[in-house]
Amino acid sequence: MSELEEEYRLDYFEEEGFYRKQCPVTDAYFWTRDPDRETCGEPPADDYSFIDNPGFDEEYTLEEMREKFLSFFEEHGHERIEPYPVAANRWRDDVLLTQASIYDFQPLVTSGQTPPPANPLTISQPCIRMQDIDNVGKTGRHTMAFEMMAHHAFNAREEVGDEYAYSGEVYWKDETVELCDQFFESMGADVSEITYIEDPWVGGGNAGPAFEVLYRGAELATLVFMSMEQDPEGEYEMKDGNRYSPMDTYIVDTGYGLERWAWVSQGTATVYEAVYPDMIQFLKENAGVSMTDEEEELVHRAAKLSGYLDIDEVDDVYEARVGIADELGVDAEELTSLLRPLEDIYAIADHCRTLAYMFGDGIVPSNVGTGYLARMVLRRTKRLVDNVGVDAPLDELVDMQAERLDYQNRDTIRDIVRTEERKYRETLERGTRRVESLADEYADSDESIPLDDLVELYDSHGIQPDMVRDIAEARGATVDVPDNFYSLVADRHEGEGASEAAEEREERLADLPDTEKLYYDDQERTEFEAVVLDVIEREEGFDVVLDQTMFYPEGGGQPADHGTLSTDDATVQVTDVQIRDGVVLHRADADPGKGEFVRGQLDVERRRRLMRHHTATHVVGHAARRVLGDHVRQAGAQKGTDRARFDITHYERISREEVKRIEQVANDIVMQNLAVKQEWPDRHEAQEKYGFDLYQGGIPPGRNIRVITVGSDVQACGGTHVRRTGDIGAIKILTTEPVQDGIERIVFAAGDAAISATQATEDSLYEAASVLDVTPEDVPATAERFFTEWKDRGKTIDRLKSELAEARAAAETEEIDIDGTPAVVQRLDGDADELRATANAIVDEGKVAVLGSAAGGSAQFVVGVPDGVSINAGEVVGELAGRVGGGGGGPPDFAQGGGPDVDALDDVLEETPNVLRQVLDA
RNA sequence: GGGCCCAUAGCUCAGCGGCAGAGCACCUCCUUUGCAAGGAGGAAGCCCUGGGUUCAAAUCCCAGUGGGUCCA
Repeated sequence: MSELEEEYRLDYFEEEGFYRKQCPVTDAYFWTRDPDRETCGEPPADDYSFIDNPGFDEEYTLEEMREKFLSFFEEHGHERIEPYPVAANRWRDDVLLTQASIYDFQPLVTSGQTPPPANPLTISQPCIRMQDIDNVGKTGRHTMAFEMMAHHAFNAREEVGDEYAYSGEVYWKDETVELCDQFFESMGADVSEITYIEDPWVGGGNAGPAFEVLYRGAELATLVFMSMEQDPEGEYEMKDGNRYSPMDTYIVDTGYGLERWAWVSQGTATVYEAVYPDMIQFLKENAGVSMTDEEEELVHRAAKLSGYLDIDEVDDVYEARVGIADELGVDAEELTSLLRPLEDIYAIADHCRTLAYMFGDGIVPSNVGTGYLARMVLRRTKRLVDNVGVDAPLDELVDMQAERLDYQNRDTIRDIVRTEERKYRETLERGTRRVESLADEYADSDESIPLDDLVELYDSHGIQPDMVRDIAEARGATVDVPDNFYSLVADRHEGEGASEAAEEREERLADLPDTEKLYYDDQERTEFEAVVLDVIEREEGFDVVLDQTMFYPEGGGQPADHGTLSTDDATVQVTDVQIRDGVVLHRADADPGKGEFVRGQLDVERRRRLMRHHTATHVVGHAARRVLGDHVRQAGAQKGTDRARFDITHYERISREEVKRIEQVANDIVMQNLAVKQEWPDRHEAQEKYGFDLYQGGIPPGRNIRVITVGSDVQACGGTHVRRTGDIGAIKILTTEPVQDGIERIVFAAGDAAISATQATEDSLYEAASVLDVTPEDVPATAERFFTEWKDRGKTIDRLKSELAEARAAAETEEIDIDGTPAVVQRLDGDADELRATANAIVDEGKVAVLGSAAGGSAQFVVGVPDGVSINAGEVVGELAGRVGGGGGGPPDFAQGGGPDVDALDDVLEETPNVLRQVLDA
C-alpha cells in the first residue's frame, strides 16, 4: 500500500521492540509495542476510551498543559518561540489565517532562504480553521480556534554545504518519534497503548512520510517528515496523484493539539468542557439552561456515545443521534431538545475565543480577506447568542476570552465588537423591513416568494433564507428554500475573476550580476559613476544595466528615480527604473553604448520630494496609531512627488477631529527633528525586539533586514529616507477616504508639496469669498444664508408662477367652442412649469387648454382636459407634436410634448381647433 | 480583488419616462384624557453629484461620491 514503506522502518522501533501491523478495519499500517494489538487505534477501529477515564497522571487546564509541553521540549534541547499572529496574511500572501505551526516558517524558512528563529524550536501556535465551523459544538471534538503545540527541526543535506540559511542535520525521524514517546511517558501515559499509524502527508507542494499518533482512541499528534517537493519526474507518487522527489532541505513538522491533550487528561464528555469550563458555566447560567440530575446524566451519556462514533460532518450528527437515542432508550426529539442549547453554548465559547484571537492580533472587520472571515464569525456568534437566549453583550463575551488570552488591546477589541454588532443590527433591521414588505406583497396571493428574490435578499442584502422564512410565515406568506440554495448563489458569481497573464522570464538578465545598490550607502548623494554592462532594446527606449547605481528602482510604494546618464559624448534621460532578480534596469531614451563609462545624475528635486514623502509616510503611520489605536496597520502605500497615499486598517470612518489630531502628532514629530536611522540587524533579533509590527509593508527575505527607525517608530523598509524628521518640513493631510470596509486611505503632502496643497485649498476659499464678496471667515455663514435664500426664492417663484397662471387664465382670452365644450388655444412663451400651471388654471374653469411655447429653443405643447370631456389629451399632443417634428404623450386628462420645428408653432396652433374636433369625433 | 443592491420630506420607504407621493415624526385647531389615541388643516424636497439620451429624466445610459451585501 505504502510506497514509502522503507521510510517508516525506524531504528527506534527496532530497538524498542515495536511491531508493524495492518489494521483490519481501516487497512492502515501502524506500529505498536503491544504484540496482541490488532486495530490501529483510530475510530471507527477503536473507541474513545479516555472519557470518564483520563489518560494521564493528572488533569490539566489548557495553560498547564501548554506549559508542560513547552518546558518538556525546552529540557530536551529546544528553544521556546513566542507564537505568531493568527493572521497569517501578515507574512505570506497565499493564505489568510494561521492553520498550523509550520505556517509560521513558510515560505522563507522552509525553502531555506531565511534561517529559523531557533533550531530546533518548540512553540504553541494559536490557529483558526474555518473549515470546521459547522461542526463546532455539535461533534464534541471540533473547535475553530485551537493551539497547535509543536517542535520543529530544520535540516539540510550535508552535501549541499551552506547553500541554504541552515546546514546539516539537527535530528530526524528516530529522534522525533522518541521525543513523542518520551513526552507521553512524562505525562504518565501507558506507552503500550500508543499506536503510530503510517499516513503519508501531502500539502502545499510538499510531501513526506508522516505518523498519526493515537492514544485511547484520540489522535493526539501528527509527526510529519517534510522532505519532498512536487516534481513531474519524481520517483514517488503520493495520494494526491502527483509525483514528488526529495528536497535539499528536510524538516520535522509536528503538531500536538493542545485542546485534545487537555481533554484526554480531564476525560470530560466533550472537548469544550475541558477547554472552556468557566465560560460554559457562565453561559448556561445566563441563558437559564438548567437540567435535572437525570437530564444531566442523560446528556453526559449521549455525549460519551457520540464520541465513540466516527462523525466528521454535521449531517452525520443527526443521523447518529437517532441511534444514540435508541441505545439510551429515549426519544430522539427529546434528546435533541436537551442538546441543542448546549451545542449553541459550546459554539459560542469557541467562537468568542476565535474572535478574541482575530481582533487581538489586529484583524479589522471588513468586506474582504481576514476581515470578512472575522465578520462572518461575529455574525454567526451573535445569531447563536440570540438563539440560545444569552443576555450579555457580545463585547463582554469576547472580552472574557481576550482577558484569558492576555491581550493588551482589550478596549479596542471591545470597541470593534460593539461597532460590528451595531452594523449587523442595522443590516438586520433593514433586512427585516425589506422582507416584511415583500411578504405583505405575496401574503394575499397563492404564490410563494420567488426564488430570485430569496437569492437577491441573501446576496445583496445579507439576509439568510431562514430569516426570510420566519418573517414571511409570520405574515402569512410562503417561502420555499431549495436544498441547493447556496449553490444558486454561487451560480450568480460564476464567471467572476479575470485570468492573469503569465509573467515572462527574461533569460538575458539571468547572466548579468546583481547591480550594486549605492542608494543605501548615502541617501543624500545624487551623482555616481558606473560601467554599462548591457543595453537591452525595448519597444520604447532602452533598458540600461550598470555595474552599480544610485537610481532607486520602483518598489515598496516608492516610485523610481529619474535623471540622466552621461558619457563624454552624449547624455541619455532615465525615465523609469525597475529591479528584476537583483538587476536594476534603467529605462533610457537612447543607447549610451555597452561598455561605456557613464556618470549618473539623479533628478535631485524629484528624489528629495520622494524621500520626504516616504519618511513622512512612516511619521503619519505612527501618528495614526497613536491617535486611532494599535490595531492600525499599513494596508498599502504609494508615495509621489506632490502627494502620498497611505492605507490603514481601521474599523470606522476617520473623523475630522481625528484627522486634525493625526496631523498635529505628525507635525510634532517633524518639529522634534528626530534622527532617521538605517540599520541592517539580524531579522530574528529585530523581530524579537520590535515584534511583528515591524513588517508593515510585507516581509523581506534574508538573514538581515533593513530597518528604519523614526523616533519610536521602527519598520522594515527598503525605501530612501531623509536624515532627520525636520527635513520633511511639514505634513498636511489632504483627504481621507474609505478604500474598502475596514481600510481608510489617508492622502497627505509633505514639504513644499504640503505648502502648495494648502495654498490650493486656500485659493478655493478666497475665490469663494470673493464671489460672495465677504471675508473668508464669513464664507460658511454666507453660503448657508445664500443657500437658504436661494431655496426661498425658488418657492416664491413657484408661487408667483401659479398666481401668474391663474391671472392669465382669468384674463380675456380667445375662447373657441369644440362641440359645446369651451377651449382655449394660446401661444405663451414660458417654460414647462408655467405652461402646466396655466393649463391647470384653465382646466379648473372647465375649459380645454392647449398651450404652445417656443421658449428654450424648441416648440412645446401642454394640453389639459377637464373631467367629463371626451378628448384624449395624449392623442392631441401626439398629433400637434408630430407636426413640429417631435413627439409627446401623457395621461388622457393632461399631456405634454414638443418638437424642434419652432417656426411651425404658430401654424400648428392655428390648426389646433380642427385637431381637437377630429380627436373628439374619433 | 470581483459580483450584486441601494441613494426621493427629519425617519422608513413607494413612484421607474409625462403635474413629487405615503406612513411615522413635526406645527395649528378640534375631540378625547389609560399606553403606538381620534378628526381637520399645515409646513417640510438642489429626487446624492456631474455628464449623456429625449420634445420631456427623480425615472433610461455613463462616470463619480456615499452606504450595504455576497464570494475568493
